[in-house]
Amino acid sequence: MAEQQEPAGSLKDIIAHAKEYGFVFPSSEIYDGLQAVYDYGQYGVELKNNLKSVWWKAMTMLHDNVVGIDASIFMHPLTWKASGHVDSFNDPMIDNKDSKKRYRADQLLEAKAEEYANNGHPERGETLLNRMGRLLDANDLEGVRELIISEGIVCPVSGTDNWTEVRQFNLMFSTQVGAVSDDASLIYLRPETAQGIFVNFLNVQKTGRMKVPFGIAQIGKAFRNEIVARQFTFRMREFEQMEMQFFCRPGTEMEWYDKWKETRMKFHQALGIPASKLRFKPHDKLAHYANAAVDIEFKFPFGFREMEGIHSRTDFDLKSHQELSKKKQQYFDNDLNEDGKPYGNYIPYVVETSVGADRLFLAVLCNAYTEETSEEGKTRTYLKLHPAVAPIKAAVLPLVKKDGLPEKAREIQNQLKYDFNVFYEERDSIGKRYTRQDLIGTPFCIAVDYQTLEDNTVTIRHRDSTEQERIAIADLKAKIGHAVSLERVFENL
RNA sequence: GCGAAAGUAGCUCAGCUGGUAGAGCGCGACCUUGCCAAGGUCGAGGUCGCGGGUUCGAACCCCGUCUUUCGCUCCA
Repeated sequence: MAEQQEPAGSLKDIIAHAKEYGFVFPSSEIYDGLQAVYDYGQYGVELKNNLKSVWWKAMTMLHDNVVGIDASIFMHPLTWKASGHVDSFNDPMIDNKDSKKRYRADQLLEAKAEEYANNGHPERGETLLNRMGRLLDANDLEGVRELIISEGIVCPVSGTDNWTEVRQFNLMFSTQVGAVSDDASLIYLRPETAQGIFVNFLNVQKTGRMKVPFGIAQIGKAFRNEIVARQFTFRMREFEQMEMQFFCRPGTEMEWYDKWKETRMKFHQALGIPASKLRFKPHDKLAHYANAAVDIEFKFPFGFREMEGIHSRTDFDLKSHQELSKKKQQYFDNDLNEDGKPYGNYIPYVVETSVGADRLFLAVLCNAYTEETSEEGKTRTYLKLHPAVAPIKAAVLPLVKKDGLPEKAREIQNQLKYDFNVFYEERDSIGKRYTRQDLIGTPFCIAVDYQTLEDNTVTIRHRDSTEQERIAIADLKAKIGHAVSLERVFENL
């Protein structure tokens, strides 16, 4: 048993901690839960809101040329035709019954076609791809299966052609708009927030008198039918994205791509994530719209995984919307080029930064989760959260529940509550109360003792060091305010 | 979807080869308590995931089912 024990700070510990202390609950738990959906609890929502707020302000307040919007989750169905989601994300899947491996049926056939081409029969490969294309367009999944079998395609692992039927995995959720189902039209829940930005590109550009280069930021929910959803809140069917699309002059996109790469990496470090737990991971295989793409990965307990993606999306999206909507998506650039003439009309290129709010939350939580064992062998668990994102900024604790200390503590709470999320507690021993605050990552505990009644000073205890210092009540607001300020975070950007 | 494991108190878990449920922590009340999960007394809380079956008797055995976790396949 002992050698099987998970190390401290494993995902299991973090999931248990998140649930136990009100950060993340499984969705619909009283009905035995719903896979890959989670709810944020009373402290989780504070932490998540703080993270979103830091991101939003880092984007909009620190950059003159970035503004925000809040687009709807419902969008015109053609949006997803334009973005490529309708065509590219209906994957036909097939399983091999012997090896239990799953493949994309189209990829198996494409591999076969490539094999023909490599063996000097490119025309046979072409024919195969055309047949596959017709079958997929007709949604003839049984035909696709027959094609795989007639081509003699076998599983590379088992070497057999003992295939299951081909099944369609639609990664977008759909629903109907319109109360009467007969008239209702099919509509999708957006699989990414980006398209809400693209379709508003000209609205924002014109009404905000924005000049390229400029960016539009947005935070919002998105929905994907993941084939499997695992690793806690890392893969969720309903999740929240924080995206910024930066519109720039064609040919300058790589400069901006590099700049945003660095800016975004610094952001995560400014939140207290050490550089050793972060890395860039360039994509070897680019998506249909990108000419460069890199992930910022965080070292989760289950390994380095994507937290944020930075993509150079070219003019793919705007061009595609222009084609389908028949509305020009051009920008007239008055700036003068090397020849002294205006750059004129063009469809801007786009650099996207897209971070999962839930993934950032999980990364920050994993990074903050700390177990320390003292010399006496006692284990102390606490969340080493950056004070700016901690759910509770300070707890006000009377040393004992008598002799006027609670009343004095309430006074202090009332002085602070308009500026900070403060917590008051008078039950149990002071040590127990300190510990409870450590477990939710409260950076400061203010203890009201008998000396407070004499000279209006309190002790303020620091979460990470557990050290205390005595300061005047009048200085609390400034002291805490400085520690939790965004300015301290942004200084590092 | 496949494979494996699991589901018993709020949490973590025990419960032997079947004899109708337990601990620690937590929670509530009271007493004690001057700084890092303090002590005492009392108390609340479970149709053992759900449905069948075998049996005199099922938390335990069998079948089904649901949910969760881990691995694999996909991932903008």
